[in-house]
Amino acid sequence: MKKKLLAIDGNSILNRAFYGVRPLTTKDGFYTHALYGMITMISRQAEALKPDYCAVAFDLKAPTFRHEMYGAYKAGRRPMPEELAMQLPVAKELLKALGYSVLELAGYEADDILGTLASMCEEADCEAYILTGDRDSLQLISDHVHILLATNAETVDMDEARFFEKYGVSSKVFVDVKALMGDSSDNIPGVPGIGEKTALKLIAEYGSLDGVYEQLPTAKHTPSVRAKLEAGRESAYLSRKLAQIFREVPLDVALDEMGHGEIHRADARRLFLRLEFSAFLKRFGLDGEEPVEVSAAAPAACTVVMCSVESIAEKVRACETLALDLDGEHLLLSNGADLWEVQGTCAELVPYLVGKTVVCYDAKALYKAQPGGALRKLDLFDLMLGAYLVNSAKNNYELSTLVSDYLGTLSNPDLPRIVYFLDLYLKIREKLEESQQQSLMETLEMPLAAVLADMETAGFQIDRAGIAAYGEQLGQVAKELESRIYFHAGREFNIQSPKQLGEVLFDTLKLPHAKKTKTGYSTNAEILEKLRPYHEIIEDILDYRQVTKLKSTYADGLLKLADENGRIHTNFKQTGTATGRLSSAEPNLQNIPVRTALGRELRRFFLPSGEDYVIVDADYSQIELRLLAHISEDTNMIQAFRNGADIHTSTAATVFGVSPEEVTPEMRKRAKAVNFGIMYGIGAFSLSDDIGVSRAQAQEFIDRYLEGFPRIDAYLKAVIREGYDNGYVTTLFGRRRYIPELLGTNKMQQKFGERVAMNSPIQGTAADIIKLAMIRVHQKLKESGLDARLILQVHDELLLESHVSCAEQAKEILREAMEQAVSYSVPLDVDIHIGKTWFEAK
DNA sequence: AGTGACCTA
DNA sequence: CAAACTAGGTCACTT
Repeated sequence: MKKKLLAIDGNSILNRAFYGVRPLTTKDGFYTHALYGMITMISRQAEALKPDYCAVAFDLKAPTFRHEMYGAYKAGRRPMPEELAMQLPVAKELLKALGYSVLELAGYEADDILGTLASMCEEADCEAYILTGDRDSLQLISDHVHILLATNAETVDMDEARFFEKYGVSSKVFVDVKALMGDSSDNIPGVPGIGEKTALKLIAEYGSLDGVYEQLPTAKHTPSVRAKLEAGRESAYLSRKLAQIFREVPLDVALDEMGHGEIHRADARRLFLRLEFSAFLKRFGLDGEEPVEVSAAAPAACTVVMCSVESIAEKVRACETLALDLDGEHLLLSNGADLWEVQGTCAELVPYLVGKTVVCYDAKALYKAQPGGALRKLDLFDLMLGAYLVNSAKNNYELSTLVSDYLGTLSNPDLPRIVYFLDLYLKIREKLEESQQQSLMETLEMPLAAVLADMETAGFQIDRAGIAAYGEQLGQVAKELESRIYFHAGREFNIQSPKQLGEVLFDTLKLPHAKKTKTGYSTNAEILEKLRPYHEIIEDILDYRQVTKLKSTYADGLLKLADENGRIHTNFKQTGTATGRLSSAEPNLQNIPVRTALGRELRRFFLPSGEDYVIVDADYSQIELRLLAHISEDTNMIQAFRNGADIHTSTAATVFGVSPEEVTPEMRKRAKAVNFGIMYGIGAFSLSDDIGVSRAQAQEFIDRYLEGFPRIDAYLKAVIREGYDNGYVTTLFGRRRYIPELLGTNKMQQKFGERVAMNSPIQGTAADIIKLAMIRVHQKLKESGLDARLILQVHDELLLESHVSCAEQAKEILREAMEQAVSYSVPLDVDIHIGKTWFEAK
């Protein structure tokens, strides 16, 4: 039996898997679908083939000899999406763990390595099977060499016979075909105007590229083909050189030294666990009890040396970039080679670090842990925030996640985390530069971290007794509603259980059942609202829901989180959303009720810090719609905002073709719904639901809106196009959001991706603007020395608490900072109110 | 841990 | 047929 080699084109297979398998991530947001698809494909072939030798070849980023030959080689190729790039280093680890030799060499492409392996097999009388999704490799086919061509549907074993059947020429002259037709994906020119059909025909007839040109004078071509061939002669020969796989790559391994597909159990298990591939754990028989070994490569500096500030001054002075971390009480500093535990305070250390880049993790936490503000003199680079700008769609920016994402290895929990900082910094900074987001990092996110630290530390005063009494009242009301509901139902049950409630409403009381949800009847407010006329119980249930929500989430919930002075310190998450907005947690102060009168009462208990203080509340008026007008350059809408018109009335006038005076309240209401819908990537269905008209009617409104605002229509189409072309969209500040849903082929996911593409630049730009305003307000208040401070941000709204004596000055600083944060084609109007409570200031 | 419900911009 | 307009967080119930 001849020996068999299975050689894989790593980039090609990974790429194919990435686009072929629906996006898949681990719980912490690491993309895994390319890896999943790759392992599936490879193990299927390996099981069928039982190869003796296993190897995988990868391209490196470095330019190859082909770039030297032809500057435009592979020019214009889209960069690898971030979601795929992060999987690449893991793919190599994974394949090594599965017993593959990983081959890569600067200056050569994976194809050349595969060609070299093919030649080695021919000499050794061994069978080569090359698994790839790339047709370029077909030129390697021979007696000894099979190409396993992975297509979307299946993987076909292309031997000489199959090849001839498909193309009508021998595989040996496939490069000659390429020379004529070119290759748009590699930017190989070929002969302009000659496509695959003509190229195959010509090579079939004349045997080779040389044949075509030798016989050109006498051949009977159509005049146009002859002209193209004559003009493209040089290009054709260059193209052949580019397409020709180089088969003598100086690999320093022999066939015998290749991997044999033996599973390195501990490594494979560790990786499958990390990737949450439980099915593979089983398939490879790794689901036993073996412990996971943490085999993180030891970073250069991992021995902690105790020292004084003075003793390291010299070494510190020599560095431009250092890592800084607080580990409990320990102050850690590293230059990459040494790791010091500094005996002293942060304030003592800071003077030595001024002017340097100081890499840290979670700057906001550092600021909060170091009152006094010494750290604010430093030029900090927060890895968490950097990683967020690189990819805002992850749901976890823990250091261990960054280590596995960017360094391709597991972090060792026994080492202080600072040992990873400088390696991560290099990777993350590079990606920020690539995506041109350094300025966002330096001028927006890093300064904002300091602002947020102060806001969180300040907190928001609440009236604990007031809230307790309010909660008490709600409890009483809930009790009354509860007994009425039991009476109507004829029995006691758990009203808060959607399951039991559904049974009572639809089985016991036989209300018209709009059946829904996978677990039973739907009982949400929308459904109950429709059932209102059928039974008294419905109103009681709706009231009960409202009252218990207010009590448990807000009254009781807030009291639990107040500090000993009755102040509430929310946690602003700076990496909490994919669009660039902040989120707020423990407690969430961005969703304090306002819509209903009863809920709004809660805001009476949100107070300034003392008797002589007030709340100043400022909110941007229609900021997202204004940004839509500005970004799309729609003159009609821009003019409406410039004139200070009521935008919904003005929109209604345009959409319904009447003058603003003729707009009825109903028309305004509908236009308002469309205005909101447009920014979310509207659908006729949801709109019809929203304003209570037929679907056809809703579609009619949308069509008329887009006709009335043609630039908005054009913008929305363009931003979707951009999303598909780049895989991401950006805000006016350059903040990027990747939309992997656009890369797949699932229609529903694509539609979702399109809506995201329409909304993210607008929502994200608004987020950028208010962040900038916050930094300026913070700065100005500090400079002015006023007794006033920022305490809350709610997406388009900023709250200050201010001493009553300087409230008007603080108000003007706030207004100026918010309105003048940027200068766009529409004014950014801000409404400001002052009051003794949040309720009164709104 | 996941689901349903409901609060915000 | 199913789903259906963006971005979040928290609570209670269920598995």
